Amino acid sequence: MPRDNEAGAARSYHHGDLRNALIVAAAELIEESGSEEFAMVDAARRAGVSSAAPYRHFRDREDLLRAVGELGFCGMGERMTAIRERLPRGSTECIIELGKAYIEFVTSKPAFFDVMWGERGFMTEQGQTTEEADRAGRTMNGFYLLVDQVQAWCQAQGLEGADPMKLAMTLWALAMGLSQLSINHHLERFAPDVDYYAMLTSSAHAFLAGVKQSPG
Amino acid sequence: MPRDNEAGAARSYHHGDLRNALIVAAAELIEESGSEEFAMVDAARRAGVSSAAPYRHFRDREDLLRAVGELGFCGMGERMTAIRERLPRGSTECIIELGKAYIEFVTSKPAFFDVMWGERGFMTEQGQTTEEADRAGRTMNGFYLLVDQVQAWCQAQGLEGADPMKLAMTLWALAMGLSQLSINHHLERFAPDVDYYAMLTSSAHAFLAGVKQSPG
DNA sequence: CCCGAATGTAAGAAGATATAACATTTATGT
DNA sequence: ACATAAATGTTATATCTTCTTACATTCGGG
Repeated sequence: MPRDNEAGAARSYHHGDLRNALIVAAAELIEESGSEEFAMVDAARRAGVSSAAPYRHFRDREDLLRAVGELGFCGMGERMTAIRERLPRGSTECIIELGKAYIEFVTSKPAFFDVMWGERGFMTEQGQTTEEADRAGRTMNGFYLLVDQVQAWCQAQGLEGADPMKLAMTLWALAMGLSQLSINHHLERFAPDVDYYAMLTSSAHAFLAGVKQSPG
Repeated sequence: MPRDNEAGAARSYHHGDLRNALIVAAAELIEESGSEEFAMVDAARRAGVSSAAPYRHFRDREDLLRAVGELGFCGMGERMTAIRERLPRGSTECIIELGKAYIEFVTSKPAFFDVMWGERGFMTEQGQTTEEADRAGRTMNGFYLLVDQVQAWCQAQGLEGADPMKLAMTLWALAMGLSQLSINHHLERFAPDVDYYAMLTSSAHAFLAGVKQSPG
């Protein structure tokens, strides 16, 4: 028995945009439960279809999870793009704000973190199709954006010998580590009033100061 | 039908050390499969008991997983203790080797990473019993050990204004971020021949150099 | 207008977690 | 010794979840 969508239009039998509806439904369930262990049937029910319908659009549960992760990357990319447009290119401030945005995004949607970076991440695939690689590339906008800012920073600082890619990787690792510690509240055990944004700010400043001193 | 253990002694019906046997069995399954999605019944079979027996020792699957994570922390603590005893206290080298050991441990047992730091981590618990908190404290030896080294380093460098706890947290975040990127091979996409240990070494050096410059 | 491709449904197999009811061993007190 | 309680194991099974199979309906191009 096919059911109407919420608009009341009686489009029976065919949903029209089920693939995207399932991704959104799964994302909502993940956010609401705070864990990535939602049930396939719940996502289907939320989209208004039967429990078997999702398998027309996703090979299995992991496949849907991958798509949800992709959605996360897109959201992150948008936030970072907004920051790049707001702050001067190559400024220390811009680099740090990018890192803060990373932490903020991850902290506000903790369950997304695992979905985006877990072993199911589409970054991990070995035998990637061209299409998958393309999507991965597009969604990695955020990192390329950071690399670009770091490169501009190096130029602004007159550092010819520095390797912007390597610096960006380190900054990424720092933001990722702080994010991981933040969502699990690990540092609170040692410093109850810890401020993860301040941690990123001061450590990134120290790191960049050290790089200026010896860019090799 | 109770079965003999591998030693041939016919201790029927009662295992004798089932709780620990289950933890080891689960850890093995996790390592072998490379994921934390082992089946409860497989751990039980491996320990030589029925599928319901584990529930006499662990409330549910998560509870067993927590215990496995604890085992991981103990192993990590041992490695780090060995390093502290081998290298001079407060040396930059010791601090960096601790970080490398962290990355090495995580990389060699990737599936343990999630178990130790995932949302099920016993660090995350809100309503912790005293016993749980004690175990968590004991297994956090590794971090306290790092804090101690950083404190000695600050003294050796004549940095009075520095905050060793904060510095240790930052170094932890760095190692954790690199570990996360390492186990999922994320940096390989941008730098195929990336060396995570070298990344840690150079970034920790740069960071500590920056700290020396302005300890505030 | 018709036929194939795409997309939906219903029913159910396979496999997992966790519980219930029952059996055996171990420990304890007298 | 012996009764009895507590701990620890077994079997059977309820329940839930993923994913498949077989079938139904709709859409779109010739």
